[in-house]
Amino acid sequence: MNVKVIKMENLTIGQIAKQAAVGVETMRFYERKGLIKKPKRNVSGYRQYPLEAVSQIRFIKRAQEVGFSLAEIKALLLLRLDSSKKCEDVKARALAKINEIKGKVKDLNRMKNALLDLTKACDTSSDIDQCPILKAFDDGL
Amino acid sequence: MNVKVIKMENLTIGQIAKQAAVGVETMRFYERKGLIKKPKRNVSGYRQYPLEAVSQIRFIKRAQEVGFSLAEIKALLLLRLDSSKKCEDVKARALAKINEIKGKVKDLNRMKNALLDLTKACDTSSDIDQCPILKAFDDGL
DNA sequence: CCGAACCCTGTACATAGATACAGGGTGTAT
DNA sequence: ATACACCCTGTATCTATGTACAGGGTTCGG
Repeated sequence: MNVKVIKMENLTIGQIAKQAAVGVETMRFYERKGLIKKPKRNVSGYRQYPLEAVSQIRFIKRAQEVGFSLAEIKALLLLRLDSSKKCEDVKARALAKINEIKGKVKDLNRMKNALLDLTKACDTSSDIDQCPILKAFDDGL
Repeated sequence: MNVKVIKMENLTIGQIAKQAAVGVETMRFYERKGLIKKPKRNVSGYRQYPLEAVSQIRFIKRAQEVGFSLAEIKALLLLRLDSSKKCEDVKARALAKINEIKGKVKDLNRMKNALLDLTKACDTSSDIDQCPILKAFDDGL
């Protein structure tokens, strides 16, 4: 019967983890954190996942790649479950994240430019107690 | 002999911390981490610092501001104590840090651009189950 | 039927950089 | 002399994102 074929979707944590390219510990960690639903268990207590679990893990990983934290990803997943929410709500979070990233880039560029200025002043053959970089840290930038 | 008179300011940890704008716990933390030398103690065990301790803490804070970790700062401080080292050695670390920062900026910009693309595709009034951003996380970017 | 390879829970460890007690002792101003 | 701010050590806690056991039970291949 077909029913049985469909039931092949009772995948173990290891099978899901492998497909999603994460460790089994990571899966259990996400479950504890509420990022993935608690799966049903077989008679001996093993977790049984449907195939969609792979996509759910991948969702998390992809959202992480663009800079969302697990807490933010959890919020996105909850948003999705609330049918009163609009795409707008997701977009707002994406825009906020873009601004956050811009701020980080600005900070990093400020640091980079400060370092560049210091290296320009640096005469490589000087003794270390004359080093303008270390002096700058002593005296204020 | 004047040598002795020079600077025997005996400042408490709280006085140094205040001048350097850090908490006393932070000072003790830096001491444990080997970033500042263990100060002498008075009869009742209180730490006694010379005034230079303020500059030493500020050095750490300024180096942090341009992106050095405490471990890296410790290495810089050790460099300085080794008279066989040249300014070149410091410069090399600064250049390496600049490259590290460039890499981070690149990553952040990649994330930002990915998010920008997603938000462009987003029709704010759509229902959440049509959201192209969430779909992208489902399907791969 | 045995051992390997899985699975379970619960807890500890790891990174970095602090910050916060708990439970004492000290220094000082009124 | 007492209140209060400061100091001490040692340990625990925090954030974030996992990773690594320890000490079991289960399933599968041969």
